[in-house]
Amino acid sequence: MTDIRVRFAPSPTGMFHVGGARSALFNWALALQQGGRFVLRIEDTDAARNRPEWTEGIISALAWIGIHGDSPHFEGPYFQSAYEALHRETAATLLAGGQAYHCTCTRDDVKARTGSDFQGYDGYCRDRGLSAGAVRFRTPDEGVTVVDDLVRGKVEFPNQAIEDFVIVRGDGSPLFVLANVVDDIEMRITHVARAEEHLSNTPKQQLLWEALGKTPPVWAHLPVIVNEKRQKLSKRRDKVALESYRDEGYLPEAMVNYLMLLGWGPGDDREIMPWSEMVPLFSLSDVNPSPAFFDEKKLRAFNGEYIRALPVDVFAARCRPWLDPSWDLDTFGRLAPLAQSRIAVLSEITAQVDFLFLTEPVFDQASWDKAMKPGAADILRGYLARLETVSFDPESLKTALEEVGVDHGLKLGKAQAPVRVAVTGRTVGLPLFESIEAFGRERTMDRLRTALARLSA
RNA sequence: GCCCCCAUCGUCUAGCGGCCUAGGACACCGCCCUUUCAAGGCGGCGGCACGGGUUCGAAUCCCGUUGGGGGCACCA
Repeated sequence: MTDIRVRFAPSPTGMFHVGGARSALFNWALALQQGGRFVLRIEDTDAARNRPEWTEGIISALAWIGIHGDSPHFEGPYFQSAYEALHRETAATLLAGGQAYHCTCTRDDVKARTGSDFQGYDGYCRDRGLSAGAVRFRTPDEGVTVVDDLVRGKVEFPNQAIEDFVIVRGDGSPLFVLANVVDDIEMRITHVARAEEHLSNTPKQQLLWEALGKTPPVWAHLPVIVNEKRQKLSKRRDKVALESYRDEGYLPEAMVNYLMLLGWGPGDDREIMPWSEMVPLFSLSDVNPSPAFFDEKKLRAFNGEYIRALPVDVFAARCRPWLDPSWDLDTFGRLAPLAQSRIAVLSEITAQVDFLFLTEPVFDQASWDKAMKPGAADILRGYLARLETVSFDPESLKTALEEVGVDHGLKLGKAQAPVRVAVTGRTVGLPLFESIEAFGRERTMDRLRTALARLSA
């Protein structure tokens, strides 16, 4: 185990964001590749806001994509900082060294002096020598702070534009910036890779690291994931919960594969690639700095590929959560291989095979109207008659329908339509004759009679 | 208002000064296969935002413009 320690810190909210998942995956790949540790920290200086079910959601979502405590490379999760006393000591040290000072200004005071909501702090208390109040970090007046970022290169921030920011509240409690830096130092964090939206705050953190005499971690600010309008994915507008993709029947391996390709690629023309092959190829410095659109269509295509690549029995087993418990698994198993190439997400399996298990037929109205044209009844009657005696295998069932078609001057493509709708209720679906075989002679004949009755009604 | 980031087909990307007549994937369109629908095979459409430089040579380097995005709490 090397001493690479990458910190991942999702915000504790109700759902785990796909952007967070992508970020976690990049961190995870880095940790595994370097033989170091992935440190999961879900902490909040205000522990009361941190709801257990939320953090559990994050843990289980991470586990779904393969990031979990069973690995020796996984450390945590930490829910609460172990260094609270140190936060205060550190502030005191900074105060004593003149790198920070007390301040009693309120936001309104500052606004009254600067006349703006966005002017930052004006330094009013800098040299007042106060001994109580909030604590502000004294940022340099000139020069630049250079954030050396693996994805973006050297990013320069004029120190003049960095305000003296608060690190301890008036009541003595430390703010997140301070706590975060102190914890990172204590936990010997070496790499911090997170979303680009944090880039603007990075110089503040780096200034703190330097003021504390430490070498800042390796930074990497990943591009944000955007919607079709090129805005950062939002929980309110966009479908961003990783859990919802899981519940729809996306395979975690497909999700992982797709997410890794958002902003990074293996370099050659291969896209579909298992995680184990990606890890050794991964590099944060190869990450594309521009924002990426989360394209669900492409995710679906990937998922379809992964579904098709599954051994049939594994596919059938993976469908289980979407099948009604009352359904007969043997019957399902017979048609599963035919369904496998026809669905892109597991939840779609229901619509493929439900007709097998319905006691009363359900006809899709649009399908019915399309297939039950004049002459359909003749086909149904003709096929019904042959079903009495035909050998019940797909080949014979097909030949029988072909013959009925010939009697009425129809090719199989036309003749099968009314039969398909009568049996399955829909105009599209699994191969007909295998479906009929699995359905059984009696029930098939029943369906044809029902359709016939409905036609003459 | 201030600071920062970004810019190759519709989308994700390859490209890191000549291998580019800009490659792949998804999407879309067509054809083949075919009992419907898929899957599969073949083919097509489609892009370096703009303007200046640097260079023998620029998608690649520099500057500017335009356009997008993000951040500016005694939140995390």
